[in-house]
Amino acid sequence: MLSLAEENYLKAIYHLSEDGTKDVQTNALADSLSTKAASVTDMIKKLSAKSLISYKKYYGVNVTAKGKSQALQVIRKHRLWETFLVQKLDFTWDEVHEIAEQLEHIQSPRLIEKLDEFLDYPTVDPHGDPIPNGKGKIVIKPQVPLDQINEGYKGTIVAVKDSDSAFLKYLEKIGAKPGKKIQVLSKEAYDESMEVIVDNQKVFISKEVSKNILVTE
Amino acid sequence: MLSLAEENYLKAIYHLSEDGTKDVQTNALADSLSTKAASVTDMIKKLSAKSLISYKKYYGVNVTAKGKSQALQVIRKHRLWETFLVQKLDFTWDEVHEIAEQLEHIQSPRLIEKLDEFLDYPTVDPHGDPIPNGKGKIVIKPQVPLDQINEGYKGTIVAVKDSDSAFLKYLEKIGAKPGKKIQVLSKEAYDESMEVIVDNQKVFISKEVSKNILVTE
DNA sequence: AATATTTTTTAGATTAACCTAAACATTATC
DNA sequence: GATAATGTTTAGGTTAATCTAAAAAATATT
Repeated sequence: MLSLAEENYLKAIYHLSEDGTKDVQTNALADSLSTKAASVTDMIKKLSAKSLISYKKYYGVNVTAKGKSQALQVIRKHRLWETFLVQKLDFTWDEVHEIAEQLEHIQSPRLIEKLDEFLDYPTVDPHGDPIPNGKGKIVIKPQVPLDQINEGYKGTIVAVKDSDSAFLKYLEKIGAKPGKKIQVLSKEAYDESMEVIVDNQKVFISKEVSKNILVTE
Repeated sequence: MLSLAEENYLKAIYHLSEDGTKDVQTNALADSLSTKAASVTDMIKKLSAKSLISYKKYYGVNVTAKGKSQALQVIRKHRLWETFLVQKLDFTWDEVHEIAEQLEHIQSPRLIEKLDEFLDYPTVDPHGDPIPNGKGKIVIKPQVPLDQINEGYKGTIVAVKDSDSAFLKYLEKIGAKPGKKIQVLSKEAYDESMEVIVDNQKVFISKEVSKNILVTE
């Protein structure tokens, strides 16, 4: 079983490597984990000895298949807990990260199964990030910006481009969260504004908004 | 902020001292925490330096007011999480302890407030043990064995004497859990058996059973 | 290509939480 | 009340995860 520090390193490596596609530098890891380069070197030797990462001196690290699978389990737990905090305990999106950073290290496979069931097997977290399944597989649904969708569409909000906090508040107000069902009733050819049903309520949204909402195909 | 080990020591001292009423020996603590007496001595010096416990060499330790309050916060979290696991995630009574041992160390006052609200402010955990409130106060409701109750009574199950697993299974079957409402419809003078409504269902229970169910006055 | 800069590693310390073995206190027994 | 038995503390050591400072390797600059 991995220690808390090992889990955090593995997760950071996985994220910084952009899902395992490129090698991660020692300094980048040190920054990301708010620690020093020397500490990173120590730990990557340890993870390398456990075959969780591949490491070539002076040339950075990356996760092995084994390490990736472990990282994805931690990410799965993190995202399930975030979903729980927002959907069941009424936290807002921005409050949940730090609490989930702690909860993701709880060791109990049964707890995660039960939590998954309780949340009705969500595929994305409150930010729209995909939740890996129990086998560590990420099912990435094709995402289409809502402004490219036509009248008559029925689907689900998958993610939002959540850079601006005013935009997030607006989405919150109209109930447009990832996971929510959405229908396009009509689309105005002139300004590409739309009438949609989201969260069981009719709303008009401008193209400005619709292009930042990503939905299923 | 206390470390995980410090929290566990404090909790163990609080429990072994029977809520702070008697001093705790070094060896008793070592046994309870599955560690060695020498390690205990190290840690109690540390906790003593932080004024969380009072310690006199060779004569054991006990919690100070400050230490007791911290211990009760951990116990509060433990019992709220156990309640969550049983009520919301459908775990059984015997499965939750170890998971709650981990969850009790999550640091986030807001999380605990929200969890408390989500569970509708329970006063007892699934075992019937009282849940300290946010200020660390334990509201101990007067508990009366059900066999001493008369016809016409309406109240709530507070706790059960849960030594025997077959007994627990029986209680599970009839829905007689701490927190559940209970009514006494009739009592047979001959064998002191009762007809009660519990969990919205009529059941007959023997004195053997009723004396092991504790209810509010 | 030589030198400067940046990045990474190594060497050696530190801290928390644990350990074993030995020394020391307290309590029980004769 | 001396001695044996039990319980506790001290002394010194270990491990995981950090750190600083110095050495070494890779990369950038002139």
